[in-house]
Amino acid sequence: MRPAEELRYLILAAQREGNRILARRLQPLGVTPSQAEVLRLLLDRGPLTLKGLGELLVCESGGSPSRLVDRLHAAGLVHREVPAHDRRQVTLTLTDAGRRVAEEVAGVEEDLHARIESAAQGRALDEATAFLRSFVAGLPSGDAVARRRGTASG
Amino acid sequence: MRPAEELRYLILAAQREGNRILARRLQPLGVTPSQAEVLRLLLDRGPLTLKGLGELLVCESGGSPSRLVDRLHAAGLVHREVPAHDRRQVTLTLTDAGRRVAEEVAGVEEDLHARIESAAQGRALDEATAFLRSFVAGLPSGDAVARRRGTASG
DNA sequence: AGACAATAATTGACATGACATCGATGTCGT
DNA sequence: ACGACATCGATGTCATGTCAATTATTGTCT
Repeated sequence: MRPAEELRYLILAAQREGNRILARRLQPLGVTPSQAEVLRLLLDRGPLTLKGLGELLVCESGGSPSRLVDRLHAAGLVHREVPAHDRRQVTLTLTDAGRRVAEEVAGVEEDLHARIESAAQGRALDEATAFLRSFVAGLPSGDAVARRRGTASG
Repeated sequence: MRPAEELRYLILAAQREGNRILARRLQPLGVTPSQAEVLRLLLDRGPLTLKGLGELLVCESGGSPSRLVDRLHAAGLVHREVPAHDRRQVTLTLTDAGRRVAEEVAGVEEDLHARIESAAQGRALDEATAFLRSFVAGLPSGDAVARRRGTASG
Protein backbone atom coordinates (compact mmCIF):
# COMPACT_ATOMS: atom_id res chain seq x y z
CA MET A 1 0.00 0.00 0.00
CA ARG A 2 1.45 3.30 -1.06
CA PRO A 3 2.22 5.53 1.97
CA ALA A 4 0.09 8.38 0.66
CA GLU A 5 -2.79 5.99 0.18
CA GLU A 6 -2.57 4.63 3.67
CA LEU A 7 -2.39 8.14 5.05
CA ARG A 8 -5.46 9.11 3.05
CA TYR A 9 -7.45 6.24 4.48
CA LEU A 10 -6.10 6.84 7.97
CA ILE A 11 -7.34 10.42 7.81
CA LEU A 12 -10.73 9.16 6.72
CA ALA A 13 -10.73 6.55 9.48
CA ALA A 14 -9.65 9.03 12.14
CA GLN A 15 -12.36 11.47 11.16
CA ARG A 16 -15.02 8.78 11.20
CA GLU A 17 -13.99 7.27 14.51
CA GLY A 18 -13.46 10.63 16.15
CA ASN A 19 -16.90 11.66 15.04
CA ARG A 20 -18.44 8.50 16.40
CA ILE A 21 -16.75 8.90 19.74
CA LEU A 22 -17.85 12.50 19.92
CA ALA A 23 -21.39 11.63 18.84
CA ARG A 24 -21.74 9.08 21.60
CA ARG A 25 -20.44 11.47 24.21
CA LEU A 26 -22.71 14.25 23.00
CA GLN A 27 -25.79 12.09 22.87
CA PRO A 28 -26.78 12.79 26.49
CA LEU A 29 -26.74 16.49 25.62
CA GLY A 30 -29.05 15.91 22.69
CA VAL A 31 -26.77 17.43 20.06
CA THR A 32 -24.68 16.06 17.21
CA PRO A 33 -21.01 16.89 16.57
CA SER A 34 -21.89 19.40 13.85
CA GLN A 35 -24.44 21.07 16.06
CA ALA A 36 -21.87 21.15 18.86
CA GLU A 37 -19.44 23.01 16.61
CA VAL A 38 -22.07 25.67 16.00
CA LEU A 39 -22.82 26.02 19.69
CA ARG A 40 -19.14 26.37 20.58
CA LEU A 41 -18.60 29.01 17.92
CA LEU A 42 -21.58 31.02 19.10
CA LEU A 43 -20.42 30.70 22.69
CA ASP A 44 -16.91 31.92 21.93
CA ARG A 45 -17.61 34.48 19.22
CA GLY A 46 -20.82 36.13 20.22
CA PRO A 47 -23.41 36.93 17.58
CA LEU A 48 -22.71 35.64 14.09
CA THR A 49 -24.55 35.83 10.81
CA LEU A 50 -25.17 32.63 8.92
CA LYS A 51 -22.47 33.62 6.47
CA GLY A 52 -20.02 34.48 9.25
CA LEU A 53 -20.77 31.18 10.92
CA GLY A 54 -20.27 29.34 7.65
CA GLU A 55 -16.82 30.85 7.25
CA LEU A 56 -15.77 29.46 10.63
CA LEU A 57 -17.32 26.03 10.33
CA VAL A 58 -15.14 23.12 9.29
CA CYS A 59 -18.09 20.84 8.91
CA GLU A 60 -20.55 22.04 6.29
CA SER A 61 -17.71 23.92 4.66
CA GLY A 62 -19.71 24.86 1.61
CA GLY A 63 -22.80 27.01 1.27
CA SER A 64 -24.82 28.28 4.17
CA PRO A 65 -25.59 26.15 7.19
CA SER A 66 -29.29 27.00 7.18
CA ARG A 67 -30.58 23.55 7.93
CA LEU A 68 -27.97 22.87 10.56
CA VAL A 69 -29.03 26.01 12.42
CA ASP A 70 -32.69 25.23 11.81
CA ARG A 71 -32.52 22.24 14.11
CA LEU A 72 -30.73 24.15 16.83
CA HIS A 73 -33.40 26.81 16.58
CA ALA A 74 -36.13 24.20 16.71
CA ALA A 75 -34.47 22.77 19.81
CA GLY A 76 -34.56 26.18 21.45
CA LEU A 77 -30.79 26.50 21.65
CA VAL A 78 -30.23 29.29 19.13
CA HIS A 79 -32.00 32.59 18.68
CA ARG A 80 -32.42 34.11 15.22
CA GLU A 81 -32.94 37.78 14.58
CA VAL A 82 -33.19 39.82 11.40
CA PRO A 83 -31.45 43.15 11.90
CA ALA A 84 -33.27 46.24 10.60
CA HIS A 85 -30.28 47.67 8.74
CA ASP A 86 -30.01 44.66 6.42
CA ARG A 87 -32.89 42.29 6.29
CA ARG A 88 -30.93 39.83 4.19
CA GLN A 89 -28.82 38.81 7.14
CA VAL A 90 -29.77 36.70 10.10
CA THR A 91 -28.10 37.28 13.45
CA LEU A 92 -27.56 34.16 15.55
CA THR A 93 -27.20 34.10 19.33
CA LEU A 94 -27.31 31.39 21.97
CA THR A 95 -30.37 31.16 24.15
CA ASP A 96 -29.84 30.51 27.85
CA ALA A 97 -30.43 26.82 27.26
CA GLY A 98 -28.03 26.96 24.33
CA ARG A 99 -25.32 28.50 26.48
CA ARG A 100 -25.71 25.80 29.09
CA VAL A 101 -25.41 23.06 26.48
CA ALA A 102 -22.45 24.80 24.83
CA GLU A 103 -20.59 24.82 28.13
CA GLU A 104 -21.19 21.11 28.59
CA VAL A 105 -20.00 20.54 25.04
CA ALA A 106 -16.72 22.20 25.97
CA GLY A 107 -16.23 19.62 28.70
CA VAL A 108 -16.91 16.74 26.34
CA GLU A 109 -14.39 18.13 23.88
CA GLU A 110 -11.77 18.22 26.60
CA ASP A 111 -12.11 14.46 27.00
CA LEU A 112 -11.66 13.86 23.29
CA HIS A 113 -8.62 16.12 23.17
CA ALA A 114 -7.11 14.22 26.05
CA ARG A 115 -7.65 11.00 24.10
CA ILE A 116 -5.95 12.54 21.07
CA GLU A 117 -2.97 13.57 23.16
CA SER A 118 -2.79 10.12 24.68
CA ALA A 119 -2.72 8.58 21.20
CA ALA A 120 0.20 10.88 20.44
CA GLN A 121 2.22 9.19 23.21
CA GLY A 122 4.99 11.72 23.12
CA ARG A 123 5.15 11.78 19.35
CA ALA A 124 5.44 15.29 18.09
CA LEU A 125 2.12 16.40 16.68
CA ASP A 126 3.78 19.42 15.09
CA GLU A 127 4.79 17.50 11.99
CA ALA A 128 1.33 16.08 11.50
CA THR A 129 -0.22 19.48 12.10
CA ALA A 130 2.12 21.19 9.65
CA PHE A 131 1.43 18.58 7.01
CA LEU A 132 -2.31 18.88 7.34
CA ARG A 133 -2.16 22.67 7.36
CA SER A 134 -0.26 22.53 4.13
CA PHE A 135 -2.71 20.12 2.57
CA VAL A 136 -5.79 22.18 3.30
CA ALA A 137 -4.21 25.60 2.79
CA GLY A 138 -6.32 27.77 0.54
CA LEU A 139 -9.29 25.43 0.64
CA PRO A 140 -12.55 26.44 2.34
CA SER A 141 -12.36 24.34 5.47
CA GLY A 142 -8.62 24.90 5.73
CA ASP A 143 -9.27 28.62 5.78
CA ALA A 144 -11.92 28.08 8.43
CA VAL A 145 -9.37 26.42 10.71
CA ALA A 146 -6.89 29.21 10.00
CA ARG A 147 -9.46 31.86 10.88
CA ARG A 148 -10.21 30.12 14.14
CA ARG A 149 -6.55 29.77 14.98
CA GLY A 150 -6.07 33.46 14.27
CA THR A 151 -8.16 34.92 17.06
CA ALA A 152 -8.78 34.22 20.71
CA SER A 153 -10.64 31.03 21.44
CA GLY A 154 -12.50 28.62 19.29
CA MET B 1 -6.41 27.00 20.32
CA ARG B 2 -5.28 23.82 22.00
CA PRO B 3 -2.98 21.74 19.76
CA ALA B 4 -5.17 18.66 20.00
CA GLU B 5 -8.18 20.74 19.04
CA GLU B 6 -6.52 22.19 15.99
CA LEU B 7 -5.37 18.75 14.96
CA ARG B 8 -8.89 17.45 15.35
CA TYR B 9 -10.28 20.12 13.08
CA LEU B 10 -7.42 19.72 10.62
CA ILE B 11 -8.23 16.04 10.28
CA LEU B 12 -11.84 16.93 9.65
CA ALA B 13 -10.84 19.59 7.13
CA ALA B 14 -8.41 17.29 5.33
CA GLN B 15 -11.01 14.57 5.04
CA ARG B 16 -13.62 17.00 3.70
CA GLU B 17 -11.34 18.67 1.19
CA GLY B 18 -9.77 15.43 0.07
CA ASN B 19 -13.20 14.01 -0.48
CA ARG B 20 -14.28 17.04 -2.48
CA ILE B 21 -11.20 16.92 -4.67
CA LEU B 22 -11.73 13.23 -5.25
CA ALA B 23 -15.43 13.70 -5.93
CA ARG B 24 -14.73 16.29 -8.61
CA ARG B 25 -12.14 14.10 -10.28
CA LEU B 26 -14.44 11.09 -10.16
CA GLN B 27 -17.45 12.93 -11.53
CA PRO B 28 -16.55 12.24 -15.18
CA LEU B 29 -16.55 8.54 -14.31
CA GLY B 30 -19.99 8.79 -12.79
CA VAL B 31 -19.03 7.45 -9.37
CA THR B 32 -18.65 8.93 -5.90
CA PRO B 33 -15.62 8.48 -3.62
CA SER B 34 -17.40 5.81 -1.57
CA GLN B 35 -18.45 3.94 -4.68
CA ALA B 36 -14.89 4.21 -5.98
CA GLU B 37 -13.60 2.55 -2.82
CA VAL B 38 -15.91 -0.38 -3.43
CA LEU B 39 -14.83 -0.70 -7.06
CA ARG B 40 -11.15 -0.66 -6.12
CA LEU B 41 -11.62 -3.31 -3.47
CA LEU B 42 -13.48 -5.58 -5.86
CA LEU B 43 -10.83 -5.03 -8.51
CA ASP B 44 -7.97 -5.92 -6.18
CA ARG B 45 -9.57 -8.60 -4.05
CA GLY B 46 -11.75 -10.56 -6.37
CA PRO B 47 -15.18 -11.68 -5.24
CA LEU B 48 -16.33 -10.45 -1.85
CA THR B 49 -19.44 -10.91 0.21
CA LEU B 50 -21.19 -7.85 1.55
CA LYS B 51 -19.82 -8.62 4.98
CA GLY B 52 -16.31 -9.13 3.66
CA LEU B 53 -16.55 -5.88 1.78
CA GLY B 54 -17.81 -4.09 4.87
CA GLU B 55 -14.80 -5.27 6.85
CA LEU B 56 -12.45 -3.67 4.32
CA LEU B 57 -14.31 -0.42 3.80
CA VAL B 58 -13.19 2.64 5.67
CA CYS B 59 -16.20 4.61 4.59
CA GLU B 60 -19.44 3.06 5.80
CA SER B 61 -17.52 1.45 8.64
CA GLY B 62 -20.62 0.21 10.41
CA GLY B 63 -23.30 -2.21 9.29
CA SER B 64 -23.64 -3.63 5.83
CA PRO B 65 -23.04 -1.51 2.77
CA SER B 66 -26.21 -2.73 1.05
CA ARG B 67 -27.35 0.60 -0.30
CA LEU B 68 -23.90 1.62 -1.42
CA VAL B 69 -23.65 -1.54 -3.49
CA ASP B 70 -27.23 -1.14 -4.65
CA ARG B 71 -26.34 1.92 -6.68
CA LEU B 72 -23.31 0.26 -8.22
CA HIS B 73 -25.51 -2.65 -9.16
CA ALA B 74 -28.13 -0.33 -10.62
CA ALA B 75 -25.36 1.36 -12.62
CA GLY B 76 -24.34 -1.99 -14.03
CA LEU B 77 -20.88 -1.92 -12.47
CA VAL B 78 -21.27 -4.71 -9.92
CA HIS B 79 -22.69 -8.18 -10.30
CA ARG B 80 -24.49 -9.86 -7.39
CA GLU B 81 -24.86 -13.58 -7.04
CA VAL B 82 -26.43 -15.72 -4.34
CA PRO B 83 -24.38 -18.88 -3.85
CA ALA B 84 -26.33 -22.10 -3.47
CA HIS B 85 -24.49 -23.33 -0.40
CA ASP B 86 -25.53 -20.35 1.72
CA ARG B 87 -28.22 -18.13 0.37
CA ARG B 88 -27.61 -15.55 3.08
CA GLN B 89 -24.35 -14.51 1.52
CA VAL B 90 -24.19 -12.40 -1.58
CA THR B 91 -21.13 -12.67 -3.80
CA LEU B 92 -20.06 -9.42 -5.44
CA THR B 93 -18.01 -9.20 -8.62
CA LEU B 94 -17.17 -6.43 -11.04
CA THR B 95 -18.88 -6.44 -14.40
CA ASP B 96 -16.77 -5.63 -17.45
CA ALA B 97 -17.96 -2.04 -17.28
CA GLY B 98 -17.18 -2.03 -13.57
CA ARG B 99 -13.64 -3.22 -14.19
CA ARG B 100 -13.05 -0.47 -16.73
CA VAL B 101 -14.28 2.20 -14.33
CA ALA B 102 -12.27 0.71 -11.46
CA GLU B 103 -9.11 0.97 -13.54
CA GLU B 104 -9.80 4.61 -14.28
CA VAL B 105 -10.45 5.18 -10.59
CA ALA B 106 -6.97 3.88 -9.87
CA GLY B 107 -5.54 6.59 -12.11
CA VAL B 108 -7.52 9.32 -10.41
CA GLU B 109 -6.30 8.12 -7.04
CA GLU B 110 -2.72 8.35 -8.24
CA ASP B 111 -3.23 12.08 -8.82
CA LEU B 112 -4.60 12.60 -5.35
CA HIS B 113 -1.75 10.66 -3.78
CA ALA B 114 0.72 12.79 -5.68
CA ARG B 115 -0.97 15.86 -4.27
CA ILE B 116 -0.71 14.42 -0.77
CA GLU B 117 2.99 13.75 -1.22
CA SER B 118 3.49 17.23 -2.57
CA ALA B 119 1.80 18.67 0.53
CA ALA B 120 4.25 16.66 2.60
CA GLN B 121 7.13 18.60 1.05
CA GLY B 122 9.78 16.33 2.41
CA ARG B 123 8.21 16.21 5.84
CA ALA B 124 8.24 12.73 7.20
CA LEU B 125 4.78 11.25 6.93
CA ASP B 126 5.82 8.37 9.16
CA GLU B 127 5.10 10.30 12.33
CA ALA B 128 1.68 11.38 11.12
CA THR B 129 0.93 7.86 9.96
CA ALA B 130 2.03 6.33 13.25
CA PHE B 131 -0.05 8.80 15.23
CA LEU B 132 -3.19 8.13 13.21
CA ARG B 133 -2.64 4.37 13.37
CA SER B 134 -2.46 4.62 17.11
CA PHE B 135 -5.59 6.74 17.31
CA VAL B 136 -7.77 4.38 15.27
CA ALA B 137 -6.25 1.14 16.53
CA GLY B 138 -8.93 -1.31 17.62
CA LEU B 139 -11.75 0.73 16.10
CA PRO B 140 -13.71 -0.57 13.11
CA SER B 141 -12.34 1.65 10.38
CA GLY B 142 -8.86 1.48 11.87
CA ASP B 143 -9.03 -2.30 11.62
CA ALA B 144 -10.21 -1.95 8.03
CA VAL B 145 -7.08 0.01 7.15
CA ALA B 146 -4.94 -2.52 8.97
CA ARG B 147 -6.52 -5.40 7.08
CA ARG B 148 -5.86 -3.65 3.81
CA ARG B 149 -2.29 -2.92 4.76
CA GLY B 150 -1.81 -6.54 5.69
CA THR B 151 -2.29 -8.17 2.30
CA ALA B 152 -1.26 -7.49 -1.26
CA SER B 153 -2.79 -4.41 -2.83
CA GLY B 154 -5.65 -2.21 -1.89
C1' DA C 1 -35.95 56.67 -10.68
C1' DG C 2 -34.94 52.40 -12.99
C1' DA C 3 -32.16 48.60 -14.65
C1' DC C 4 -28.91 45.51 -13.09
C1' DA C 5 -25.35 43.30 -10.55
C1' DA C 6 -24.08 41.58 -5.95
C1' DT C 7 -25.11 39.54 -1.46
C1' DA C 8 -27.49 36.46 2.05
C1' DA C 9 -30.19 32.94 2.91
C1' DT C 10 -33.38 29.20 1.62
C1' DT C 11 -34.64 25.24 -0.81
C1' DG C 12 -34.41 20.93 -3.83
C1' DA C 13 -32.05 16.88 -5.14
C1' DC C 14 -28.89 13.27 -4.31
C1' DA C 15 -25.67 10.29 -1.76
C1' DT C 16 -23.72 9.26 2.46
C1' DG C 17 -23.18 7.69 7.36
C1' DA C 18 -24.83 5.95 11.92
C1' DC C 19 -27.98 3.33 14.41
C1' DA C 20 -31.66 0.20 15.19
C1' DT C 21 -34.77 -3.29 13.60
C1' DC C 22 -36.56 -6.84 10.72
C1' DG C 23 -36.62 -11.22 7.73
C1' DA C 24 -34.59 -14.91 5.76
C1' DT C 25 -31.45 -18.50 6.29
C1' DG C 26 -28.13 -21.66 8.55
C1' DT C 27 -26.34 -24.08 12.64
C1' DC C 28 -26.39 -26.55 16.59
C1' DG C 29 -27.90 -28.96 20.69
C1' DT C 30 -31.02 -32.09 22.26
C1' DA D 1 -36.89 -33.54 13.77
C1' DC D 2 -37.22 -29.26 16.01
C1' DG D 3 -36.63 -25.19 18.49
C1' DA D 4 -33.25 -21.66 20.23
C1' DC D 5 -29.72 -19.05 18.49
C1' DA D 6 -26.52 -16.89 15.37
C1' DT D 7 -25.44 -14.76 10.90
C1' DC D 8 -26.20 -11.96 6.86
C1' DG D 9 -28.55 -8.60 4.38
C1' DA D 10 -32.18 -5.36 3.73
C1' DT D 11 -34.68 -1.54 5.38
C1' DG D 12 -36.44 2.66 8.16
C1' DT D 13 -35.14 6.84 10.23
C1' DC D 14 -32.53 10.82 11.11
C1' DA D 15 -28.82 14.17 10.31
C1' DT D 16 -25.29 15.52 7.46
C1' DG D 17 -22.71 17.19 3.30
C1' DT D 18 -22.46 18.90 -1.55
C1' DC D 19 -24.02 21.20 -5.47
C1' DA D 20 -27.19 23.93 -8.02
C1' DA D 21 -31.06 26.86 -8.50
C1' DT D 22 -34.27 30.41 -6.34
C1' DT D 23 -35.79 34.19 -3.62
C1' DA D 24 -35.40 38.40 -1.10
C1' DT D 25 -32.89 42.39 -0.33
C1' DT D 26 -29.43 45.82 -1.01
C1' DG D 27 -25.93 48.44 -3.55
C1' DT D 28 -24.54 50.64 -7.87
C1' DC D 29 -24.50 52.76 -12.17
C1' DT D 30 -26.52 55.67 -15.48
